[in-house]
Amino acid sequence: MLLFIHAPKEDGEWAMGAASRWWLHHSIVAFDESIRRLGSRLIIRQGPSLAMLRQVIAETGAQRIVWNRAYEPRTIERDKEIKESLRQDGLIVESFNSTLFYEPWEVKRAKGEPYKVFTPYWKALQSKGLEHSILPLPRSLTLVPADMESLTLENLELLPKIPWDGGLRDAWHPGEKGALTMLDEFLDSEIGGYSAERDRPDHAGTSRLSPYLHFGEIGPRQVAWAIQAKLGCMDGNAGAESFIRQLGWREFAHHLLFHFPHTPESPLNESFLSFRWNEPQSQTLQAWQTGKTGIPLVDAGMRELWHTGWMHNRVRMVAASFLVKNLRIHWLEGARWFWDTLVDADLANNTIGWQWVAGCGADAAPYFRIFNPVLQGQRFDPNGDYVRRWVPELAQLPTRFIHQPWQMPTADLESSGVRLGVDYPYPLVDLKLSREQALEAFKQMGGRV
DNA sequence: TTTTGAGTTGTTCGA
DNA sequence: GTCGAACAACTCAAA
Repeated sequence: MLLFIHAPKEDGEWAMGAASRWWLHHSIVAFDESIRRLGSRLIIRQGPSLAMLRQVIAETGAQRIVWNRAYEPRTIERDKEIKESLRQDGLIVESFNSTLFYEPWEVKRAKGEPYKVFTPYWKALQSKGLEHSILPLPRSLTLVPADMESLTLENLELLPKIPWDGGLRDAWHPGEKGALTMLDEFLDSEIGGYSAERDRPDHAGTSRLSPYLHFGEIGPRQVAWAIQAKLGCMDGNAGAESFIRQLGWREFAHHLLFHFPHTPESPLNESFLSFRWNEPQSQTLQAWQTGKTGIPLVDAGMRELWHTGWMHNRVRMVAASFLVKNLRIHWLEGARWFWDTLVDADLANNTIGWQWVAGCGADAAPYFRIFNPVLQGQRFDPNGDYVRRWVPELAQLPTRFIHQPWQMPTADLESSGVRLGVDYPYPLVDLKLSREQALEAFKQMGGRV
């Protein structure tokens, strides 16, 4: 019998954000449908996990409880307690790894210590092998008695009360079927060009599998298996290798979160505890969140996020860098906003990403590595298609100015239908000046602590 | 223990 | 337009 227990209170500070809850709802719908096709149905309960489990165990006389592991610090703690308690009750309790190539504790250095640098980690993992096999679907599932109680999905109130989710509905089909379709489409596209194409927000060069991976609707081993099946072998295909490497980063993020469970809130590199962030002005933060910073690429990304629950990876870096370096607002503010708005919000990935951009992760980017959103736009959205799509008020600008409208003569701007400060904001900060100030602030931090 | 080489994703400046 | 150097110093990992 398959059971879903909704226990958001147990997730504490990092309880699912609104976009993730939307995904979860539809994911459960899809899951239940596939279970029903196998002659069963999903039982849904709400409340403290252990108590709810015991209730269902009492109702069914279940003797063996199994689940796939999740790796957020609080989840690990909770599941450990549940496992011990149920074992004391005399039950057989087992958990499995379904979401990673290897457990976070299985990849380690000679002395048993965790890795803090990706490349050696990835080499070590690869030398263990990415072999994998895919088990077939079960032919059938145990019938659930007709009178067995279950909440409806609506009872969980996962969907937004105000219908802001139209953009999400257009962009995504949560569930295993959606995942497999997405994977097929990705593999049918030219994966050989992935390493360059993945940087182009104006193209559809990425897999878009992140939310499916997060919710366990597809797993990295399954993806690796499919790639191998498609290509015959993985070696020698630069695009495929580069893509698998991204799965490696996901894996590494889980490794780090497991070994350094304080990092969702606190910098791994402790010198950053003394960094002087700007006090976030709600107006400034809001301009960033709503895509009104006056920097086209940043705004395009933030609007794509708001509209679809997802943002292209390259643009995530640029938008995050702008918040953390140019506005010098604490990366946690950004992490929390992404947490609420991303359908692929994942504590491990979100943490490693924001700490990398802020430069406070273990393998810190040099402090002087500050993205210039104009250059990044010209390089990775050379025709401005991405900006025009998400910032339509700039659509008529000539390509030369699409990433820097403030450089355009006022008269020309107006003939493109843009009055700066009216139709589209002036830049929130001067890019050059704020860059220099950030460099200065990072320099001041260095050496102390 | 000491040493050595390396570390996702950049930008700017000057030749 | 292109190219290489400078931008700091530190920590990690492995030999």
